[in-house]
Amino acid sequence: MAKLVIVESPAKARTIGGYLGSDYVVESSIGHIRDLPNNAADTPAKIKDKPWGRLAVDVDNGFEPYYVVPRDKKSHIAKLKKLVKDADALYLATDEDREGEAIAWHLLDELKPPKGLPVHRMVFHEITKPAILAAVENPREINDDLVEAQEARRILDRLYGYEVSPVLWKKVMSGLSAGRVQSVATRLVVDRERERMKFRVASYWDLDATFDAGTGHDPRMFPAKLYSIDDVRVARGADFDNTGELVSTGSTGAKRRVHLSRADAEALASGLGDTTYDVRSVESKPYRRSPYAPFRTTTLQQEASRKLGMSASVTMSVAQRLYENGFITYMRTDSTTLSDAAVGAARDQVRELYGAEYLPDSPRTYASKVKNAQEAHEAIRPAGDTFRTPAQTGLSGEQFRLYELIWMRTVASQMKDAVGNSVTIRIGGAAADGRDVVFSASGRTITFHGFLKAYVEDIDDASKRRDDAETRLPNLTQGAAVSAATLSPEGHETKPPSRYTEATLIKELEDREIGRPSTYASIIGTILNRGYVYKKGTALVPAWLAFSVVRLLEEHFPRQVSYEFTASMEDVLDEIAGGRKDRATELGEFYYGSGDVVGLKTLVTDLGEIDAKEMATFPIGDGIDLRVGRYGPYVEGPGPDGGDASPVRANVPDDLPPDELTVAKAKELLANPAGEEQVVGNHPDTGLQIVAKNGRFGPYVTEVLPDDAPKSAKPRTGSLFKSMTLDTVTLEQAVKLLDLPRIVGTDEDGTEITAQNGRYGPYLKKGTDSRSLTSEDQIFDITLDQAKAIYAQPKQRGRGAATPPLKELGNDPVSGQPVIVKAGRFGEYVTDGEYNATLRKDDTVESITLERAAELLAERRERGPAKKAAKKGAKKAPAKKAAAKKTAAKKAPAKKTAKKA
DNA sequence: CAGTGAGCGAGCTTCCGCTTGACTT
Repeated sequence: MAKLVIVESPAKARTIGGYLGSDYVVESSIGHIRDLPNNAADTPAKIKDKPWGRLAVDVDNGFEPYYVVPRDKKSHIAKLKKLVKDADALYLATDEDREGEAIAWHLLDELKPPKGLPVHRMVFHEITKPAILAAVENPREINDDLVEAQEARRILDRLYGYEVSPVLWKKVMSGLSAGRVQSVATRLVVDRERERMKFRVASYWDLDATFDAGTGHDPRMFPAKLYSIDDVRVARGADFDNTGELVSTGSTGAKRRVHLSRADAEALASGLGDTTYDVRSVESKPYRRSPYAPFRTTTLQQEASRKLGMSASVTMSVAQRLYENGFITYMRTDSTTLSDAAVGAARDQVRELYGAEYLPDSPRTYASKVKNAQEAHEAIRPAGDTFRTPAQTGLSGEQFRLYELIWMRTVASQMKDAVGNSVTIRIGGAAADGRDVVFSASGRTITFHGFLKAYVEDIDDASKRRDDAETRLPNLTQGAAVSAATLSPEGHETKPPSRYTEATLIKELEDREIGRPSTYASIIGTILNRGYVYKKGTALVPAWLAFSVVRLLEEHFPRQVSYEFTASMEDVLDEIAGGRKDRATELGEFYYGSGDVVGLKTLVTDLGEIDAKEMATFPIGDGIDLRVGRYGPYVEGPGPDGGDASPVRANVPDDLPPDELTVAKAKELLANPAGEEQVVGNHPDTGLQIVAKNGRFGPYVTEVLPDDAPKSAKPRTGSLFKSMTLDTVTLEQAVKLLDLPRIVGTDEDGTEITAQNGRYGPYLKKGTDSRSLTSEDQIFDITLDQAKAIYAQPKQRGRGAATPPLKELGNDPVSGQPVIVKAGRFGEYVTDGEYNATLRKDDTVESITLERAAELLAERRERGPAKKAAKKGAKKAPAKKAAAKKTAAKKAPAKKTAKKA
């Protein structure tokens, strides 16, 4: 018998197992072990038909969640259950944060330890032997309120995601998604692009000078910039706003600026030819910089991006390998705290590598800057009580470089401040026209590098200087004479705000308390996968689709998509965790509303208010709109002759960033609306050019009518066969396609039979009687005799009837009818003649058994007969959601039992 | 965004946060 300890991570289990010895068995949960069902396939049949089944949250009954053990966790749970049976005590040692507390409760509820088995909650914040031993000695109970807070978080995210996403499916495009985190992330990227689109460049000029403070033999040159004219500051980039205007053009006061044009700057330069200069002021300030805090997830992702060019996801997977192999501590953390052992190890290395003069008298500590930090772990640092230098690890490649980064940052965090001086010198003189002109030079010298010797953070913004950048200025005193060696007018332009990169977006999200260390990298993945955002180099560019989605959310779900939403949710969760607020009440307010707050349910029910077309239309200017269509973005504007001619449309290339779609660019696109058409050749008979292009119904060929063709003339068109592509279609094929329908021949009674392609594929037509063909090639090949043979058969109703079964499985145990597998319009399905059930994701024709088929049919049967009656004109007769048959509200799944004690 | 005639099995997409392998080539 041993004591069973369950932590979250297998690597952690190994380490802790070593500390605890043979009286303990240490296992891991491998993250969450239960969750709301992910999709329909994982939703148990007994809740599927409930009105709230899709959510798996009983919104009518205290928002009770319905949890399942995901398929891939089942065997692991079985293993843990077995271990519990053999244990004489159970320690739930999951992380000490909201999610960890919930995992502990789920474990307890799912493993169902036998009565009498001592169960403890054990917590620690660092994986060091003393910390673990202390944790075992000081267990506590599960904090029910904290679990409630986690469930509130989980349920809110489910309601948000699974209620708002379907709105997007209906109004924008199928398969899209919305969520508390991803929608705000997308909005940030869109908002930044909007700023760039509004941005108007300002140009301004100044003078660059090189002064000499020395003599002819001993020049001491230094650079300076024009600062003021007659005591009025010269405008710089920061003095302009995004519209290109000076922020303040007041005639007096500190904000007054003079905006120099090129002519102004050149005139000024030529008026300074004979000027003598003297030093007006010298201002020296001490420079002091403290080391950066040790890495947490976001800062590691940022620096790995800047210094090593790694994406967030690459950084995390490299770090994961370092962690699993015992090189670093846990990499998903929001804490910058180092254990005492780590501080000691870092200080030892400082002394060894840099000497005692770089070591502060007492250890440095770093308070968390992250507001909602849960601090379940240490900072990311080299593992162990003594640090291995990168060379000692034997690592190579990305792992080596990332380890080195983490190691340097950790060591540097225990070093002394860098100190030095920053100096500003003002130099003045009189121009020929009598104006008083002042230049400014700034310098920085570092007298003691301290931590900068080990580690300097890189910068994103090119206009900023690295912390170790130095500019030396000569030692000057007020009144000293200097001469101008060079003087040149320089033009500058203001720059639009830069786009987010992965790293800067993650930083922004963290600053706004949105997302968690374990999700930052995947948030980026989500908005990329949905097509909301794409990468151009390292920049994240929003697609027009994102503009459409974000606008819909802003106008119809303003509260949910506000930047403050998560922060206020966190406040509420804190109240729930403190036992001061109630989960169901808060969720009720979110879902059903209260007072001034309109609930989510109301918002998603009143869909009529949402004008999908309006949401997808963005005016560009000059009467041109950008529209987000099902096939991508396109521009729509008045035709070349303007007026009331029908509008012209043109596709917008997928990789054209929204801020580059100017009116001029839109007009350019509209001038050539053909888009990506391919010239196939000229028709041998008509001489007209034939082009192939993509249309609403897929690729097709069409002929180009001459400009003088009458307005009523319509070009012939023809869809490409599935076997053809735009790039490879030949002239011969194109001609045949344009000549369709092909006349196959004439029936006995004199009716013409034609062959052509249609909405449902290839078919024959004789008067009003049509018959489907099995392949497109038959349109060209079929003979009159074959066609007659088809018409000799009775008309087949539906395709299914025409296709032979793919497999016969035997008789259904319920209906006794033979069960066969067929291929249908919606994919493969099984049928017993009366009921049809589509195969699920995991089923294949090869693998399906009679048992599985019977299961699917039984499920199908439960939902009642297909709406057979519906015939013509009954296109929409949605069987009224059998609302009457509400089985007496079943009590929510057994839960929380474990928590009462 | 080209305009082309039927009739007929729906079912699924999606959230955020915790964690690793198991898959394929």
